[in-house]
Amino acid sequence: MGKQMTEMLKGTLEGIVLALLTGSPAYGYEITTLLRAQGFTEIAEGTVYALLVRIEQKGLVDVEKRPSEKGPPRKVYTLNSLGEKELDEFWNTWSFLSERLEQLRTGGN
Amino acid sequence: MGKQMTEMLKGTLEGIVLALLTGSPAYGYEITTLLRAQGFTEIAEGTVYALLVRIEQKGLVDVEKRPSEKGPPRKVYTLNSLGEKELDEFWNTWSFLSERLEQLRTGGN
DNA sequence: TCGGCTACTTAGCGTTACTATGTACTAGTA
DNA sequence: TACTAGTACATAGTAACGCTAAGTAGCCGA
Repeated sequence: MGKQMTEMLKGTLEGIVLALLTGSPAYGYEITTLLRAQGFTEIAEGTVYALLVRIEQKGLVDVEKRPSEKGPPRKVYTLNSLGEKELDEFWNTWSFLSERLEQLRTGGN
Repeated sequence: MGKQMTEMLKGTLEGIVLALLTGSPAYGYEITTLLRAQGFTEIAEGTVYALLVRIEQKGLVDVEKRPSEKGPPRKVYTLNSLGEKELDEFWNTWSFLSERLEQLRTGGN
């Protein structure tokens, strides 16, 4: 992956995953494929699992184990109220940054 | 500073500074105050200087020392052609990320 | 002379995404 | 049976970057 993208994903990837979880619970492997489908083709599998461990430890998601037809049991992640709050803050932070950058790009030098 | 913002600035702060340098050269202290004026009120001074060292070592800027009326000599940074190329790539990366996130926010779940 | 502004530097830390590798289960196939 | 591929999760070690904290150094006005 481009080094720029790697750095830029720091801080945003968590928000992206939380956003993916709004409305519909999902498990790790599924999230990975969702990300790839949305254009993030080069996000490493290990990265996603590590992130999921993190947001679970922070208490942003509820976890449930469900058997799979194929392979080992899935860990299904559901966004809880703390996670929704975190996601709200994420969008605020993102909006701030996004506005400044748009200003910079359109010659607000 | 908010932890979210800290993480989100990784990878973008460099682009922001490069963008600030387009058109008008500037020195470290000046860049810090420029950033604060643009709303990034909590970016640490040491962070800016460290970043400037980095982009100088990457060869993205030309540097010139100029005496100051007050205090130690200034190191004036000018964006060079390599820096412009890097800035272009930055905007591409940013656009990509920005579009995906906007899609996610507006319910493109 | 002493605080405050200008201006730059550096050491050490925490967080995050990456690479690389491994485990484990199922189904298809030669 | 042995293999291959797909599903599904886990983890040890690394690099990059922004932060904190502390310092050096010059100038000025009270």
